[in-house]
Amino acid sequence: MLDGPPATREQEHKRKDSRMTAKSEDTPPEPRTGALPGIPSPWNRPRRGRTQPALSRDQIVAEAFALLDAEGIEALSMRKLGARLNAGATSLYTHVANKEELLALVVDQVFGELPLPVAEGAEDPKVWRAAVLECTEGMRAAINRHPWMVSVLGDVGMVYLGPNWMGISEALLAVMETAGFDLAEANDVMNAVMGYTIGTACVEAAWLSALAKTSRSEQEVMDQLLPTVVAATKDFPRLHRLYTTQVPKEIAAGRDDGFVRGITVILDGIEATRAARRDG
Amino acid sequence: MLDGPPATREQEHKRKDSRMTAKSEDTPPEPRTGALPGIPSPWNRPRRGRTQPALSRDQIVAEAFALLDAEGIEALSMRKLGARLNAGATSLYTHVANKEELLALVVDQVFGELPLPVAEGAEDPKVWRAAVLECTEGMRAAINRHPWMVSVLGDVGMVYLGPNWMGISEALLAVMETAGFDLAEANDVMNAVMGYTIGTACVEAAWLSALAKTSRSEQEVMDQLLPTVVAATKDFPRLHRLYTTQVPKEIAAGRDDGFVRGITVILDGIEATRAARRDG
DNA sequence: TACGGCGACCGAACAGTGTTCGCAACGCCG
DNA sequence: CGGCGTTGCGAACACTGTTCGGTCGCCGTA
Repeated sequence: MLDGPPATREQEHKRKDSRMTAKSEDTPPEPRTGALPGIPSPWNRPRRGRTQPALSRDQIVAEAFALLDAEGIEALSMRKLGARLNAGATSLYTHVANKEELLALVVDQVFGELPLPVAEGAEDPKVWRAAVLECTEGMRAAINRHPWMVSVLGDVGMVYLGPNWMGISEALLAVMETAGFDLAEANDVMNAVMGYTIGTACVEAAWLSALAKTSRSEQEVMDQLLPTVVAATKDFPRLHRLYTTQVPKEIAAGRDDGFVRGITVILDGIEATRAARRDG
Repeated sequence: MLDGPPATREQEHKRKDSRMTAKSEDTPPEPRTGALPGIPSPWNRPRRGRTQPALSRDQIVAEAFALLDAEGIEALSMRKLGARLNAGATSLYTHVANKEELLALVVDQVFGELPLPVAEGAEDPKVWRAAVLECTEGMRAAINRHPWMVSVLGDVGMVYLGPNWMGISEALLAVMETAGFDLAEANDVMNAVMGYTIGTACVEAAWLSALAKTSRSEQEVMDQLLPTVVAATKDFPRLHRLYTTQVPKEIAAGRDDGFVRGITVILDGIEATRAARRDG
């Protein structure tokens, strides 16, 4: 992270070429080179020219990722993204068809962060359960780490065609096959587990990103919100009890346990199915 | 639906008042009344005035709902919605704080379509399983019927504070309590089941709404897409097998079975937990 | 060496978007 | 009758995604 080359490369592309626009007050047109603007000189001539292009798809995706993490989904505009790359907004379109395509690429990038579950030793129920648990927890964590995901997942129709998503799917299928399921069953299991993970993470992350917009702590917001909520539940006795007793506890505990309990129940169901199949 | 008052009321509000703008070519300014524009007469005077306002929150939400169903999420703009209500775009803001708030209201409206699960007789496993199954299938169907839901669910942080969502939650909790779970457990079960439902429905509906944009049949799109997909899976043998054998079958079968198999597994897990708790 | 072609890049422009503001019109209450 | 609160709206603002036409500088060929 701290060594030279990557940072240097970034600097280089950020500089792009120095053909200047007529815009004046932005940055004074490179006064410290001593070269008159427009006259080529070693200091204002395009660094390496066009053949290794200033922009690349990967850089765009990476920068979009960073922008999303830093400022959230509604801060991502093509113009702002272009500016961050020291490029015009329209330049992005030579590398990316659409904003939608860009978002699809970014989403798959997120899945690329996750470690792949390993199938080795998955005949042992303990092992495959641990593998699945780790995989789903990782995915939940990733979505919570990048709450803008939930605003995007719904618009990206083709997530599961991205290479990183495919990698995860393949690995998960391998785990389940090793555990003794045939492919169709493994697929069902994967859908159940992934569905649960994405669904809960969606609800959670929607809350988290609503939270992020008010720049207050979760505890603080909750304290402020609970009276209203409790009042709103007066016609719903069970929800009322839930919000007065259970929910504050969950919030304090960090919500992780609830997720694990859910996935445990699902894994129990899966194992029961598997046992039934072997015995029957 | 066909009797007088409601239709009449709608007509009435669509007419709003007839103070005219300067716009000319739109509709000729009521020539058939015989009244000069601007001069009050029984035919161009505001029908009933403002005290029963021309616009109401409910009407706005209903019209937004219709527009979303008809043209999808990106066709919903405040201006277009206003136009559909024969009102200016800005008028909406006296009834709705935001576009976001509007969307939240619409989302809760969708949940209002669903029948509530009933707790009666839920001590019998067969009964509560059927109740939960019906509830989740209904929700999945609703999301698929309104695929724009998935684009919106992520942005609406507070879904579970809407009255309709609360109604469903309360009813589900009642079912699970009757089935013998305590409140905390019932909550876990609800989260697991709802998480799975929302997650799978999200993936499904994202596909469906991508599909809707190409105006071709699912079979047609699939035939066109499969070769590409199969080619893309060449490094993933299990996915490859899945897409060459399993997936076409699922598509043909309508995808319903997969959902039911998943929820069945989860219910198995829940029942196992319940049995263990009773026996232990 | 000259030149055509090509791919990257970008400014201007288009057709919208959500939202704010100030003003006009009206019914109601005093 | 006069002020008040509510409701509606036109204009305006600051943006948005995307297209188009054009420019620039390199590469392969002649």
